[in-house]
Amino acid sequence: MDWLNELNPAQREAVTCPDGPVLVIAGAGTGKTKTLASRVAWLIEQGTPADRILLLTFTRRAAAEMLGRAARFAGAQANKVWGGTFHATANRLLRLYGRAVGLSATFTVMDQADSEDLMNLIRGELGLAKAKKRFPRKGTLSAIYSRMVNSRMKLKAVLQAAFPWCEDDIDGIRAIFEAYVRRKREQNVLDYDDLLLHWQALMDAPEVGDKVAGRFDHVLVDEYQDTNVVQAEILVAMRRRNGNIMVVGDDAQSIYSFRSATVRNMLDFPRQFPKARTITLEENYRSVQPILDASNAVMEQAGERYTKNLFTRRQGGEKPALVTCLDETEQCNAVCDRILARREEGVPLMRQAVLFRAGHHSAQLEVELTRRNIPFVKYGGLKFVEAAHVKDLIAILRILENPADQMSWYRVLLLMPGVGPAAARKLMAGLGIGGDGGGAGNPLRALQDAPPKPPPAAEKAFQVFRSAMRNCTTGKVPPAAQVERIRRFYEPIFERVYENPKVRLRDLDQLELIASNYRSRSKFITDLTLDPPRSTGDLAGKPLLDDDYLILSTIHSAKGCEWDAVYIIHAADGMIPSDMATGSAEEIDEERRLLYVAMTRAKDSLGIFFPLRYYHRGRGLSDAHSYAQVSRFLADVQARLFARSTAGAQQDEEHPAEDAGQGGSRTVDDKLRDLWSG
DNA sequence: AATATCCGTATTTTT
DNA sequence: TACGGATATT
Repeated sequence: MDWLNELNPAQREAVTCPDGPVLVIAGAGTGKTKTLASRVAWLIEQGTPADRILLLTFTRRAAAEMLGRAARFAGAQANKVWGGTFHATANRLLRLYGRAVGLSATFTVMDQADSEDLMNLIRGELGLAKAKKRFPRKGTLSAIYSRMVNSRMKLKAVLQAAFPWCEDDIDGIRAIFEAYVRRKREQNVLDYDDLLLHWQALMDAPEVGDKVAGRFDHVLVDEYQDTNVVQAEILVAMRRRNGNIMVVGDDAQSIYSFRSATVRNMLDFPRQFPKARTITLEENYRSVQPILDASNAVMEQAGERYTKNLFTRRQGGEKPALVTCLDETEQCNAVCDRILARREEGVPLMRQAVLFRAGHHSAQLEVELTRRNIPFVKYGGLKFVEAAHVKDLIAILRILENPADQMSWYRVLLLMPGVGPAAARKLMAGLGIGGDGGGAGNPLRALQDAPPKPPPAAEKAFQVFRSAMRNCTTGKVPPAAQVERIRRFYEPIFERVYENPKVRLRDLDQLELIASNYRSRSKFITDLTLDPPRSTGDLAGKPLLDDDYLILSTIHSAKGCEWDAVYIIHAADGMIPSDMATGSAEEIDEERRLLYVAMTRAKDSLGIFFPLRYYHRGRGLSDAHSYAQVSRFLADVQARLFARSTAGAQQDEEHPAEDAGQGGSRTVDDKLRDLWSG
């Protein structure tokens, strides 16, 4: 096992430590992936059967990467390890054992948007949308619900703490949640939160709980700082037979509190698993010292101080650049110029990444990259499966899978010409879907044998729909063929409903292509909701992937990744930290960690950019703009730890970046100030 | 009852 | 800017 020799002492201790609970505190770039992968390999070499190891990661990609590495050390059997996200693992276990908690094995999973739609439907039905005073929107309702579930707080407390403006509506909200849960059960549908809750319930089920816990000899958890209370409880239940659990995390990189993740899980780990051993990895192998210095300096100002300062043996390297740009256009130019310059120096585009706070922050840059013929792949932001036309098609597949799925029926029926909410409801009643009393018969059978009468305008579409559904259910039809048959019904409709059908048509081709990799429809649609393709690259065919391309990513999606050169754009106050998240000290600290995560992705070179001038939704001619200041997290450290420069015209010297208010804690009012126009 | 049009407003991050 | 909601039209 010579691969053990490639580990430093702390890493080796983690990899080879004996049975029992272990907490590994692993700072950014300290070889966490390597350590976890080696641990898996070690366990296998020590005789643990691979399928008795459970590796919980934040994304499927992370699991795949670790198991790939482990396979290099321990051989192909590493691929038998149970690896994946909490949600995907829950799904897998519930398909096997769900009956013990009242689930039929054919349940379908709905994503965030679906659950918002269901909330909205109920909201309308209860007449809350029409009330005189405004009532929380579907997104808010879903956020409240999810927060309540994942933090295990009472509705009242959640409203008080995070949604004070909704407190008056507590009765209505309660009514909606009540109906929401009932509907999901009736329809045999689970939302993301349900996956966790049912896993947890499974662990309490007599006998089955023991069986599930006993199925694994070792549990390993990555990104532990971004797990929530429910997940922590699941882990405790999973380890009731033995305490073999290793969790790895970094409290300085906790950036998912909006999903109810809490660093408390890390802090409380020793209490939940008594006699836990703690190992800290502090040597950074990723970044050159000046980048670490700047990153550490950003973290040092945190309200709550964390445990470690990273160090590296990587000598040399240049100070990170802080580039003040005249406006967003100049920012795009400056970033593109540097990217191309790096590439000339021999750093391929694939080893360079542009990071930003919010998905839309890269919009203008994408245009410029396209103009300059720089290929790129974007992670995070709007996903393929969120596009309306893709959802339509998936909804039809869902109906085939789970005919009780009312939301999917509703969505599909609304597509037909002449069918609105009222007609859709009537048709569903005719098919015996939803309502109270659940689905008595099989709506798919009813659709063929005793179809209800649609409005005249919808008759043709309805006929085509019926035959499409029939074609998908008679005999064994592979998923890709089902997609193809559904398209015959869907495409004519689609061309009527959507503006630019040509572009969208390609997405349907993609969907069919993805489907061709599956033999089971159930697995196909579940994967689409639990592990959706997260980048344009996941979808692009092989030819494009052979090429060199630049990475664009939200900071959240960049977690766990590293690149030779990293460019952070829109590092202005109001973007990082986001204006949406400056309410409390905790929120601001999380934004700070976000910047820290972004900075520590860089190995050799780091550039931070911010535009001085933001134009207000200029109608092209109008020149209304306001001035921004550099992120408050950088205001105090920029002079010392960054190499500063400007891009764009020089006329703005009178607004130098160091106006940014000492202490870096000025309010929003200070940030964007209209000076003049024209 | 469905669809077209207009207006105001919220506006992130993801399983 | 895009989306949701309300109002006007078919």
